Amino acid sequence: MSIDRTANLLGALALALTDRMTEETETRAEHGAAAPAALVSVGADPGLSVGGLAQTVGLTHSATVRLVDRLARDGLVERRGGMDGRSVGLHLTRRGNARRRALLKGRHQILSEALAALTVEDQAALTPLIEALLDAMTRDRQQADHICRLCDEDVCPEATCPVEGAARRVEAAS
Amino acid sequence: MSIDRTANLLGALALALTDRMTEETETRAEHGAAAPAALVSVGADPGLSVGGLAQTVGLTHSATVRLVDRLARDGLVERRGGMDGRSVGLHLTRRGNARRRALLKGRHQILSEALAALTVEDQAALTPLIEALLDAMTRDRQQADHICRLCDEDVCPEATCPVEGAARRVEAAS
DNA sequence: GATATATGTGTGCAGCATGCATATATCAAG
DNA sequence: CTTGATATATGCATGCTGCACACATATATC
Repeated sequence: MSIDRTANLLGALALALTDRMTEETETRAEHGAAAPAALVSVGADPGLSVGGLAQTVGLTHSATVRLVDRLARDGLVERRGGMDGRSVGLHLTRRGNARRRALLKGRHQILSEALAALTVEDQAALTPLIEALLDAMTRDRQQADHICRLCDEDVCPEATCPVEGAARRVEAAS
Repeated sequence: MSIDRTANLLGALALALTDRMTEETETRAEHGAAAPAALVSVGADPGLSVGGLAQTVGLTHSATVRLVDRLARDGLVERRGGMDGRSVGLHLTRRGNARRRALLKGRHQILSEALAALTVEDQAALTPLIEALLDAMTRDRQQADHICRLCDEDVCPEATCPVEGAARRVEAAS
């Protein structure tokens, strides 16, 4: 049981799961690879700025502006006034929220179906292992937001999120 | 410990790992999102046809032709004669093979670093869980090749691969 | 053996998302 | 009020992709 083999299997699993999630969410959101993350993130944090969104979705600022343009033209996102006179506050429309819910539901179903292959005991055993891996992968706040850009906070509250915990730990140390 | 939360965490972990692998492998391969998979798959199965490659990387045939064009222009891949007069046999050049090795090494390092957060016992406990998840996700041969498109067979031999095993089981049943 | 169909590969064209460089507006500090 | 920083937006070019189609070769039917 070499650790190298386990590493490779972990990579294959991550790839396979991400493939399925990507297919689901991108076809639903309809505006490119970053659109699902944009809908989820704006929904989770209404009033988010374009620059903030750019960081969490991992695009250039200009690319994010165009992304917001497309989502706005599609009636999913609105630009309202931000804190500043210069910054913009992004909000989901009613349609945008519905889209977001459908998107998260599809993602969740894929993940649940995959997990159903395990017994309840194995699922319980897996959980802390995933938590430890996520905790170790989180180096700062920005990365935390990026990792959680597709997360459903209704199902996985911030209070117990290992990524959020790691981010707070780092922030407190500075 | 709700299963819903575990599902969400699994999704976040898969996304985070895939993000890192993608960044590593795409910057190294240099010719778009599917290029790393093309290098790995052609290297693992020399003489692969363009159509076969298209299936494992998940692109249209025409898109795969352009991808092979780019890789060939870059001196990484060669088109030789295939089994047919019509089909083409793809092979890696010496440079292509070096690129492939570097790519797999980078991917492996990322995964190993992530796994290093777990104790050896936890790594051993994780392995069969990943195997079970991968086994259950594999529905047919084509999907198996797609899932394993970035795998390093030196480290994870076919004989013990859960994806390969599931694919063979399905094939035998037909 | 000749014709029709299927299979494999390659090309013209257009669409779409992205990044870089740059422009404009607003805020903060001297 | 001027300088520099921050936030957003735009012009332009590039790159990857899919669709529709063309061409070559293999296979089947009569």
